[in-house]
Amino acid sequence: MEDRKQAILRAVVHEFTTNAVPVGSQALQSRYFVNLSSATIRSELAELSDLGYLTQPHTSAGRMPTDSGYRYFVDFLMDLEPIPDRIKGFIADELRTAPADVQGMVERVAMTVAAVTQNASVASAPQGSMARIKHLDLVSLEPKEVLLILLLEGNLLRQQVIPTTEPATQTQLTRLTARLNASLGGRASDEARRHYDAAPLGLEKELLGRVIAVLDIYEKGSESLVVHDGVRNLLRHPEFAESSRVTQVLEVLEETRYLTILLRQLIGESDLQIVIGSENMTSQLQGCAVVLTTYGPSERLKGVLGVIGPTRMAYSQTVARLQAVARGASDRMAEVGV
Amino acid sequence: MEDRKQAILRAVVHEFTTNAVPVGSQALQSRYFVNLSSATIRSELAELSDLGYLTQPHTSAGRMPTDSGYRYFVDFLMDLEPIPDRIKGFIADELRTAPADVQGMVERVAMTVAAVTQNASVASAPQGSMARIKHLDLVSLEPKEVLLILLLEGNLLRQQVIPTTEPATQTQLTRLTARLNASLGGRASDEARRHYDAAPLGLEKELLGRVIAVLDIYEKGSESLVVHDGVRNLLRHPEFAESSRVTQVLEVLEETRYLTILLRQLIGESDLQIVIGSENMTSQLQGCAVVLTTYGPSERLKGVLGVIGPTRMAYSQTVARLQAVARGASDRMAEVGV
DNA sequence: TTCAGCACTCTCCCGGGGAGAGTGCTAGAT
DNA sequence: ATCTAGCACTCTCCCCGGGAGAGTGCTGAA
Repeated sequence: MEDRKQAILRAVVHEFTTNAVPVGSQALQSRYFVNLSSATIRSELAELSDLGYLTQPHTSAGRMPTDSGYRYFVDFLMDLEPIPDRIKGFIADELRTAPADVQGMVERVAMTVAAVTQNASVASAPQGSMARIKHLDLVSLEPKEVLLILLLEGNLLRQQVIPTTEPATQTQLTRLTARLNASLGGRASDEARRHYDAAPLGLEKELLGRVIAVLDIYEKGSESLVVHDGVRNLLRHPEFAESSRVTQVLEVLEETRYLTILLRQLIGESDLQIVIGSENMTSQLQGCAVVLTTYGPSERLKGVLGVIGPTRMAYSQTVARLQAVARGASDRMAEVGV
Repeated sequence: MEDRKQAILRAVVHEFTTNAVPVGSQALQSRYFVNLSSATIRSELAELSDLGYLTQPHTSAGRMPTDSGYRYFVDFLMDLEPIPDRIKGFIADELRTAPADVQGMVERVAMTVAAVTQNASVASAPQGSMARIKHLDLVSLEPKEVLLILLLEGNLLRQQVIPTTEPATQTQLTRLTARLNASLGGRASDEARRHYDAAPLGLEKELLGRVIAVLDIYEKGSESLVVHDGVRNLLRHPEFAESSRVTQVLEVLEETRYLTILLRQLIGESDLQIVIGSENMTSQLQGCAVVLTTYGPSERLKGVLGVIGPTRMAYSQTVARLQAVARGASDRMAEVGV
């Protein structure tokens, strides 16, 4: 595409994302292209419309980008907006004072993203592909009930109450704990599986089975923690003035199963993914754009962090700030060992 | 108040909560009081307006209840609506299949309340007034970093990463763990405090200080888990058609500090509290009613469960269903030991 | 290739008028 | 003393038409 057309497309996207009003040839001429006449701009606009990048709400209105227009913008025209110092400071403060547990950290991260992007945010807890057991603990609750506490790599804590077929005293459990820690500590689920196969029937095998089940859930991420925040920010945007639009987004956000589908999109993709309007799988997100990236304390422990807003979103700002929070959160999580 | 006036007030509340349209004398006559003329009903309505229980959006419109009108209704006229079997079944199913950890259970409870009341819900995790330590575990992460795992009464798990001034090996920690478990197991925070005062300077005192800090946070509930769900249900109600109303509610729900204030209202009150419109502390909840009750696995471990919706709410249905979920959740939590 | 000019289109806003719903009041019936 | 029928009145809601304003596409000249 010619440079001038690109410049005009960029200008339309910029104007429309800030003012939310279809932008006309005169506005472009006076604010961006003083050397061109509005008539020239008009004919360029008409061509951009033919190309499918722009559209008009009605024949005598200004232009606004189509989904493809936004797509072209983010693929070819966008450059990351520098982050103001106060925003940088805000992000640092929020992450520094975040609780040092997974749940608290993920919530804080989601809150921060929502605040700095002025949109809704989603975050899933970092998940390892293959979990290593760092420590294991067994506590007797009732004669025939044991609490299993699993500390995984990355200091993720998993717990589960296990009913056992035979009663077990705390002394027995303590002995078993020591033995299991010695054999499983630092090992991954395949090792636990080997021990399980080798173990004789009885309490130990029973408990090992549960350990494997917990690891499975962890690895498959089916029971993963997914939080959202900042829906109130969406309501400030005119596209959500009538509440039916909000309903649809809320359906996606409040239904964890939708969210996991949404977040799963990122798997195997590059570290930044932008899904615009009709590109979304779920019809509820028509008119919305989703920006996703990953974060986590280590290479092997990654969660997804994302922004949901109207397609008319300040993409360059959103991407820059989202990535800043993701980097900050990753560092912080590595530091406190969440 | 005379019986007939009460009956008319009840009828107005009933009509208005189902149709969301101001109710006129003819509608009441044809649907509730066939033996009375609409003129008679009109004069009764006028008197109820004088008493402050009813109001009209404009002079020639039907009547709708004021906040005091709803207050009179819930205090004197409301009787609990029986719960249909399918709803009962739904509640039972949701609770039966709920995850057996605090986080998951609280989220499931909130989800269930939102679903059966068709409004937004809030839930705080059950909190003990005085926490007893059931089990304690120390894991060495780095030479000078220890993970403290506290298992409290009711199988609440608290964890914290503690940087220590002096390095500690896992062997040392294991010994210390055994000693602390023996002395603190089954005891509450006052006992921990006694041990802390008596302990000589060093690792043990340092760790005991952290244990007390965790218990403090737990007892004061400042870092408590508060979740909400079902905001999408609110959007179905006509009073939330313009999204600014939703914004205000979302501000309350998404700001945990508001929520904790809201939930704290219940402390020291009866087991069911209904806050209607202007009775709300926070101005954001004008036009909204909040119904709160408590739930939890035991007498000493209680959380708050609530419904937030428009003042035009089916109170008798909401209260009945909320209490049903609270009872069910309490039983389930006691059963699985969450 | 660019630009000025022009006719055209469509939305938005405003005011008027009619339909409809519901009220308060009054005089008569029970 | 209480209830009821009738009636005039009020107010909203909705539809309609016209004028202002913004922006377009097209055309012919530079």
